[in-house]
Amino acid sequence: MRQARHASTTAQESRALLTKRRLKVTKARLVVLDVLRSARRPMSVHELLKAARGRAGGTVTVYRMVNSFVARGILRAVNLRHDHLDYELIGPTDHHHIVCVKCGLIEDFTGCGAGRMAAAVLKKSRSFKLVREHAIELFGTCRSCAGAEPSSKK
Amino acid sequence: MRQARHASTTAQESRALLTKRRLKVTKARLVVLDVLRSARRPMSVHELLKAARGRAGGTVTVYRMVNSFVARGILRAVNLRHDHLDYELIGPTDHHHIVCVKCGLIEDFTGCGAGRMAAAVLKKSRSFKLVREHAIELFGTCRSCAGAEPSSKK
DNA sequence: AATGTAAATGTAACTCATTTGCATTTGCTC
DNA sequence: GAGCAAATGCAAATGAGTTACATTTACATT
Ligand SMILES: [Mn+2]
Ligand SMILES: [Mn+2]
Ligand SMILES: [Zn+2]
Ligand SMILES: [Zn+2]
Repeated sequence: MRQARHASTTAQESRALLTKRRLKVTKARLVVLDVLRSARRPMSVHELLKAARGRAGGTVTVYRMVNSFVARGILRAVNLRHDHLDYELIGPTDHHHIVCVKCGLIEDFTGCGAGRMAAAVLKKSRSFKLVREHAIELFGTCRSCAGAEPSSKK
Repeated sequence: MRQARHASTTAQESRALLTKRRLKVTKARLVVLDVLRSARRPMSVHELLKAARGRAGGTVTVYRMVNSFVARGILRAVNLRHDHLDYELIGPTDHHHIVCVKCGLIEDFTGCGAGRMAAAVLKKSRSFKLVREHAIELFGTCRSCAGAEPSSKK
């Protein structure tokens, strides 16, 4: 809120993010956080490794990293029907994802109405007392992939 | 629609389910379908094997089974944040699941409002054209587990 | 700035879910 | 009942993710 968004502001944010949770600041961790920040989309461990070009440490290190980050609320794990989990930074704006099943394009969206949904479910359910989290993903086709379609007539 | 729901009605339904998709009717397949029908909840491959007590064939067979069933629209794979997929029969009533993160209790719910949600997302999105599917799961605590809680004050 | 300690890392080995190759059996069509 | 593709069983392979353990590093304390 004080300085302009120049230079290594994000590095400072990452430092803060880590120290706040009492995690040590290491080169590898800063790189992974930076990769995620600039990618602006959920990434798998292997995508992180590739994007970091060796600067993120080894495979095991990145696995340990994402696990501890998820445990401490820095990252969220999302299931986009790939055969693995993808990870993204938890930001101030909660959101979900819509995925193109043809090309893999991912877009965020907000306004899922989960509050209403949870309330309705709890009202009807005899067994459940509380909803803590929700997972919502949409799967469809993007404009370019829909164009290249055989023919979804009707 | 003609006979009452006695005896082996479900076996007939399973036979129909299979032959309609040009899948051969085997003992193992009938057993798996029956297990799922009576369990009324999503089950993992290993739960299926256990519940079937040897009558479902070997592990590999059940894996192949659920894969072909999912491919042909007999089963749906659901992700309940276990470390594997669970499978459930696709019925006439589309629904989602709410899971107790303490004890694993699973309950179905309907009325997720995904139609509205999809419409809203498509209206806002520049990239997406069509929504085909959606995954929604709620995670919370059931009454008995909420009771045994340390103290969720406030 | 040197030191101590717990946390983080690297390497290799391991676990566990799921898949694949191949030989054998079985359901179904004619 | 014969013939053939589909289904099965078994063993081996694959691949994601974890664990053990020795080594290094961050960082608090002096
Ligand atoms: Mn996102
Ligand atoms: Mn269900
Ligand atoms: Zn696309
Ligand atoms: Zn419970």
